[in-house]
Amino acid sequence: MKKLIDLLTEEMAKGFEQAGYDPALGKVTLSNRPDLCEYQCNGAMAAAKQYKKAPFAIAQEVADQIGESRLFSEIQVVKPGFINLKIGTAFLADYLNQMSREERLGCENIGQGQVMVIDYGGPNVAKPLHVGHLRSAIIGESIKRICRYMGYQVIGDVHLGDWGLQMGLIIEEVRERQPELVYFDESYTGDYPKEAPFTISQLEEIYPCASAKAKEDPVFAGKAHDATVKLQQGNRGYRALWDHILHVSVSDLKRNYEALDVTFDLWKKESDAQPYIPDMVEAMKKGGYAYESQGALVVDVKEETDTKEVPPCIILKSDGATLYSTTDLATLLEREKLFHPDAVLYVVDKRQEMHFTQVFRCARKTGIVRPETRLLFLGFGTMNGKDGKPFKTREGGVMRLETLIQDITGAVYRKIMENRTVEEGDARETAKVVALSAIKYGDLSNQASKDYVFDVDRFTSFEGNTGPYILYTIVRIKSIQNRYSQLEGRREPVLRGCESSCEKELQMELARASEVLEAACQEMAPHKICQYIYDLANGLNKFYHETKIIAEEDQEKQAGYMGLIGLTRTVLETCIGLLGFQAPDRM
RNA sequence: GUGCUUGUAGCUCAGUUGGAUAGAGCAGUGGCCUUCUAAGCCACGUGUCCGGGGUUCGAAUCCCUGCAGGCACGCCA
Repeated sequence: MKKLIDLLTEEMAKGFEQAGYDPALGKVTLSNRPDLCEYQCNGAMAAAKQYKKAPFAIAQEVADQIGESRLFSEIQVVKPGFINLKIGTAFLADYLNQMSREERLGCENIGQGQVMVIDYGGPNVAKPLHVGHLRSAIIGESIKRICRYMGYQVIGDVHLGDWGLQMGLIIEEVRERQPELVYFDESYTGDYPKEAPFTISQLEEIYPCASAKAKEDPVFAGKAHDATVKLQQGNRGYRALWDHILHVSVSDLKRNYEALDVTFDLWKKESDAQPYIPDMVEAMKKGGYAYESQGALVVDVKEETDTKEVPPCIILKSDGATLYSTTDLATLLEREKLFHPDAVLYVVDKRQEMHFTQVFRCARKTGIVRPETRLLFLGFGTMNGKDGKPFKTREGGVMRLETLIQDITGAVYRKIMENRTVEEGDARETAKVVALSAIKYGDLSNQASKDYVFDVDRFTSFEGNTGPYILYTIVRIKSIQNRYSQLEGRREPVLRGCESSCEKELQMELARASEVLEAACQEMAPHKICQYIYDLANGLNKFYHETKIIAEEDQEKQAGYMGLIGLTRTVLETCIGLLGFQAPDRM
């Protein structure tokens, strides 16, 4: 289904063409002067230069050519050469009715037949999720849902960090605490216990402890390094211990992500890519891409158009060990083999941009990915506190994600209880849903690439442009629909031509849905959806306030209203679904 | 030092890809609940769009330049 703005543009383009001008001049945009018109076309002013003619005259000719049109209720030519347009009410209603019957609210199937891998989340094993992980999870989840909605076959991969020095540190620390464990007995050949020798909370305490110790004590650091190497070489006992660490961690991570309503299709980890490394390195050497420089094995990734120095991509350190870039390349290799993706998207802190340009270029140069595979990087900014510095707890420590969610959920719960008489059990559930909307909307309404301020007070106050405001709007609609369903002699809701101005505004807002969603997908910009549903919610609330729906006596009119708010609900719910949260029935 | 990026109302942020008088929210003031949820609606005020040049009918938006902040710049992830 064509976008409304395109239909209007085509109509204007026809006018330009018939008047003897370039049809490309017919581009229609939403009016920036709602007091004057609803849509506008500024092509006549661009044409003035091209055709050396007064813009006003051109605009007049075009308007005359179009004359009476079903699409427009009014075409007005103004001062320098603006063509001001008002949309026909019947046409608008027809468009919306068709849209409500369409799949995807009339969006094009822009991802059809394409496979996309999205790499987001990126937690590390044995470390609790903290606020730094929040953005990747929230933004990645939203992009995943948006792309999937648009027809892409999307594979979301959490890409766990499970292979670095951190593992050696933990193993060594466990040894110091419980040296008697069988995992450290080199001569042991039997099966290892099924139960892990630690809980998740112990694990979370072990890592920072070991990390601090390694900084102070070079002997311990050396042992941890050795343990890492042994693990990577396949030492049985270490491998078994590592399995425990992994399992304990992953089940905890799953619980946390579930609370965020973030789900991954794949729980791949760095270690999964390791088997691909030897052959990959060999191929790079053979292909003449990799060479030795300052003791390390590197691949040049400079390009002539570079305005800055792009250092070579390091494949092996001078001690022969692999590193982050090696694993990332091997992961791409694995993805290519398993999924043959058309696009691979990384939702990662923007500070890693240089790393990924190196990896992308190296992957392309060495043929790890096909030339047509799109490698995309969506870098997000830092989540700051009110002071503009990276978000911390009051004590200055790292804020755990769980704590943050709990705090906000608690604040929401209190708000629900003080406001309305909702049963306590329901209030608990509702609080979770509303709090999630506050957190996610608060994040996603900012441009991903920019740093943003996470202000707990603001996010829990729920006034104005917030997730809860959107939910509240949906709840209002649900409430009316409930009432309507109990009315006698009600009719099938069908949206009708608008009569009041606030009704028309709401309808025009609805008609933008596909345009906004497609743009959000193509630009990977969830904040555009936020902005849109905020406008849409405003439109609905205005309409709500001025129109008494249940009390309306004209039943046909009433059914028209029901059709209108029903479609509004569909659009709002679709959009918040794409952002990654849902609306409760009451709040 | 080099490169990237950001700079818009007191605060937090949009700005339809060059259009008319730059917009929202919060904060402030004043109205609106016997009628579909007041987490709402309505009204009022706020700007050297960081500074300076340029491009053109027209610039917050494009180009140059200066200032300020953030970030990245070979064996961490």
